[in-house]
Amino acid sequence: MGLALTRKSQRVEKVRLLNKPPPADPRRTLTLRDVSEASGVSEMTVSRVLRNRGDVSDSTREKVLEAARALGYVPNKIAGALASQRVNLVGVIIPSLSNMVFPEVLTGISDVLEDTGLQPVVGVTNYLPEREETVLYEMLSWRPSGVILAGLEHTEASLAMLAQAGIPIVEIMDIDGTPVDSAVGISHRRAGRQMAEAILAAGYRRIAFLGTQMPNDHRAKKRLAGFEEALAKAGVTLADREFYSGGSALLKGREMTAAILNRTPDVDFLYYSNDMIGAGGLLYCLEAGIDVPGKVGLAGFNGVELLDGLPRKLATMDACRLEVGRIAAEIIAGKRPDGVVGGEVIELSPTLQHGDTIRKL
Amino acid sequence: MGLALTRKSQRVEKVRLLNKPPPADPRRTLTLRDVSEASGVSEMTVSRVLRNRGDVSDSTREKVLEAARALGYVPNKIAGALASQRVNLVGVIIPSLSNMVFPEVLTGISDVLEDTGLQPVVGVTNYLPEREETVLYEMLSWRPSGVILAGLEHTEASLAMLAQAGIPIVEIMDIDGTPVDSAVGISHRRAGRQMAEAILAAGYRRIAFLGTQMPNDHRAKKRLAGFEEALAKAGVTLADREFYSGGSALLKGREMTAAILNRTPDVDFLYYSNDMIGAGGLLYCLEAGIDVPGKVGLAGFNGVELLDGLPRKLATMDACRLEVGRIAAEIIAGKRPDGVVGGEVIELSPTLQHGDTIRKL
DNA sequence: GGAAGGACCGTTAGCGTTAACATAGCAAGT
DNA sequence: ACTTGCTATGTTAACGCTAACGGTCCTTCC
Repeated sequence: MGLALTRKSQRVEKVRLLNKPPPADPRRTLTLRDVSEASGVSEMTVSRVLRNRGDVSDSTREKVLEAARALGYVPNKIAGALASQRVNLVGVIIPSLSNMVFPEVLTGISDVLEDTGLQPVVGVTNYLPEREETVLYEMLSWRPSGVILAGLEHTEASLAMLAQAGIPIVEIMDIDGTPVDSAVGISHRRAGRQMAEAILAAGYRRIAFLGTQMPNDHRAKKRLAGFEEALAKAGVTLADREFYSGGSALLKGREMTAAILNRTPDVDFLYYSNDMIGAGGLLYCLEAGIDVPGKVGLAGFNGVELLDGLPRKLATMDACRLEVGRIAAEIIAGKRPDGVVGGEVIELSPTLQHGDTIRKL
Repeated sequence: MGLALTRKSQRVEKVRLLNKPPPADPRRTLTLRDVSEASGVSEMTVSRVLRNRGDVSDSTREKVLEAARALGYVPNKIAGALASQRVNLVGVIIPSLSNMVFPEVLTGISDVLEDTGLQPVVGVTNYLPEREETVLYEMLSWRPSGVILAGLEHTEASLAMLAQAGIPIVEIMDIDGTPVDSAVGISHRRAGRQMAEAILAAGYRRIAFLGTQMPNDHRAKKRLAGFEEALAKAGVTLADREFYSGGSALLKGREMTAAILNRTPDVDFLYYSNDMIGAGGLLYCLEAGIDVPGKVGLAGFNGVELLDGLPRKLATMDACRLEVGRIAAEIIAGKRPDGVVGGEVIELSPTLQHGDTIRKL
């Protein structure tokens, strides 16, 4: 994580010192042996009780649980994992947390994993492939039961690690390419095409694109590629384009929109690579008194919740975020209904929401 | 995680099956021994090379690194942690990821931890104390080097675990109470007071509050308490109040604002418990043609980036999120400049941003 | 020249838990 | 009575790594 946020000077007002000494625990950290001694049974039996595995009589079970509770024993999963060669962690690697798209995917993942005893561990790459490599290495060194990661584009080293890992791998959010193992997501290329077709069908012809300047946002790129492809098929080329990076997306949306409308006054449609800048553009147009969708049409991408609160419904296309998360988790957990083990590519189809910013014929 | 999102029916379009067999790794997972054999030195020496610890000649170092790379060896941190009794993980427990406030705190934390070899592991509680307890238990079972968690209110069991853990604990975002060990944050009570004073000073008297209906958002509660306290001192009581839960915050802001203005037409100020609903309220007022801040003033809380893109600057107060994260991480990493070990309470002071929605006298 | 010290590398003994097997006790079947 | 079989528990040996200590060889210094 290293978003380009200015570091405010440190505004420490008061530092209150408590007279607690550092919790200088008198007792070293507890082990199974402590519980075993406190309850008069073997360590193995304690282990069995705490994991609910194997036969233990009700009376000893009670004794053990009581002792464990009284001591405040917390099992050591490190030792447990080493001994059992099983780790209940699933690595999840995503590009960003500030995009809102990814927290939603996470929600889908945890929803499913919750009932499986598996636990997601999240890593963030900031759209940097080398960062992804590092995070992946770090994660694999904890020997997780599976890895879910965004996108199909990875460094050579990352690909090698994934191939070696010997655990289920699910690449999410994109299916335009070849996955290492399984993949779940939408075709961004197709999503771009679909949107272009809808726009053309509504009669717009002077179309501009506004998006992020991120060399590694492959999905946005694929959307744009699909979009231009469909335009080309109708003999249309982009009238203008504008990119940004960093800062408040809403504000950037305004600024870019102003820039385009100023530079290319005859544009009649603005296609944004995400809803946030689209929302900024929408606010700008409304304030500027521009007839939306009459004179200028607008569309974004993602279907974020925020849109519900805007003065007008922005046209968008959702990326099935929750569903992607759910399915990815099911694959890892071995819960896919079809019983397939790995090597699936699951393509979800996003729905186009016309909203109020594409004119109806 | 379990946000109340409706589960869309599964829209699986295509399932493509790859003819890759499940990566059936022929070789069992690699260990130090494999690298040791491949490079002709002892396991210990390999271990030393891979950790950059102890003296190793450049020639053997090269040999080992080469062998490790060729094999695609990834160290097993589980075994390493067990043997060394050191774990480079820091547990971070927060109520939500969809609040945007918390991702920013996370950014502050990772910024600092990045240079320390420590790694944050995030858990989400959805504002549920029992969920926090579970997450904490799970985390402690991995024996992290420290724990950062939001708020000062925890279940009995959680408090017991924290006290037992024998590692640095930092409670963040709030300092109105007694921490287990260290605490970093602002006083929400004071923040509420300050905002009330600013509002009163601007001459508003018929003041309403709009916030979340979350029994466990203690910080929002404290803000409201401080707010009402300051009002009371001036002989003013809340003219109205409205609570919500779930859904698009922006939309809820609109709806609640409409409800209040309808029910209590003479209100002259709306204090929102967060910027998102505040933004919704602002959009509503502007569309309704209400004179802001002349007839009705508005204020939110948090200072989110989004506000920069709104038609008018909403008055707010930032919670020093980045700074809170940074300092918390510094405490865990033992990097506090003042050299204090634990038991600190660090109060940051938020700045009031007047924006354009409180009238100037 | 011998002691002292450093650079380099190996050996041994765990770390705290669980898999796998062994054992004791007791009920039931023949 | 003697096996058979099950339940409830204990014993042993890893799991893969690192701390701690021990060597060996080579410099350096008086």
